[in-house]
Amino acid sequence: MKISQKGLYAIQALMMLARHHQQGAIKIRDIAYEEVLPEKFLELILLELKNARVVDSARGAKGGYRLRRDPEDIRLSEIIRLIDGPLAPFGDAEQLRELIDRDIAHRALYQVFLDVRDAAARILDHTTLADLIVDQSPRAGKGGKRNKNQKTASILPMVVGGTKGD
Amino acid sequence: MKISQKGLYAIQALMMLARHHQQGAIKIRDIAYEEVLPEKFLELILLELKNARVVDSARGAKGGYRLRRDPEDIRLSEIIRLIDGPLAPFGDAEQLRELIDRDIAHRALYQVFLDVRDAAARILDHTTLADLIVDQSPRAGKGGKRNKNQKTASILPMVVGGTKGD
DNA sequence: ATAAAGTCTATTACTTAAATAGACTTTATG
DNA sequence: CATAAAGTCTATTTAAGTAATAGACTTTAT
Repeated sequence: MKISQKGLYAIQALMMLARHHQQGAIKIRDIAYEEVLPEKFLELILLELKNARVVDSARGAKGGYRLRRDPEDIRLSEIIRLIDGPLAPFGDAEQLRELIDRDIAHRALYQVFLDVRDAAARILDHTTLADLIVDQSPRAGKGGKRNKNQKTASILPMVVGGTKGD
Repeated sequence: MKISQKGLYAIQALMMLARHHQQGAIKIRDIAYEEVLPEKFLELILLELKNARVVDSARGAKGGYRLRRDPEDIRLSEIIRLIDGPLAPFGDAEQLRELIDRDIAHRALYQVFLDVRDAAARILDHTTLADLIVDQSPRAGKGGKRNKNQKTASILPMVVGGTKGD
């Protein structure tokens, strides 16, 4: 699975909508401005998210976009699959299972690919927009208030991270 | 991280060389035949693997390719990085760490990306060519002989695998 | 009526992926 | 020492994917 610029933009746009979830319709222009995204490109992305029923739109003056579901009900895996396709590093999970069944010589390899996709799926299925957003209001961070239901971002001791470049 | 056809071909070619590791130089043609790979394309891939010092070649009659190291010393992560780049789903690990440090608004998102790359790295760093190859000799599978040092392929109960398509 | 917004279709420029082709170089060996 | 067998190198092609940009069209609040 590779996340494209477009995929990143989609996630950023949805994070912005999640932050402003109480505030009714948000204009494309405002999303583009706040997240620093190319407006015309963002337009197409939002249309795609709309067709996938992740967001809703209102046309005309006072129009704009909003999330169709609460932030805690929109998973990162869903967005990534939508924009960038399967989570597997090669093919998709179904194909891989098929190959594991039929291609004896390469079975072990495809099983590793499937393990990688399962590991990614576990993480991305369990992460929602609500887990990602931080309060960006002016006096944020001063009080002890924590984001409701937010899993404190993992911050692993980078056990494997001995690898420098990647 | 996305594994391309080329990346898959590279891994397959190296698996073939691992299977024939005792047998001296192996011709491109034989690799291509046994693994069913486009010969001319494979040629370029092997050249790349050679420049990266993963394989060695001999020119002229009786020439061919061989692994430069034992199969248990060639990790899947190394091959994939070489052919398809960083394991991270976006950018590379170093970039992600930088972004986690500097981009407060998107810190949690980039941390998730880094978690995904770490999960992939853990799996791919621990899998070597020796783990992937199966004995393909005529009477293979009849005796109780197991592949020396082979981690029995994981075969997870696909906990997350509720997801059908991918 | 008008301005503000989303919608739709097309086009562009660029890059990458996946090969294919052919001439060139090296080496074993009869 | 000629020759055939092999790897090496450079170029080209074709197709697809990526990241936009442009502009006309439609809907809606006021």
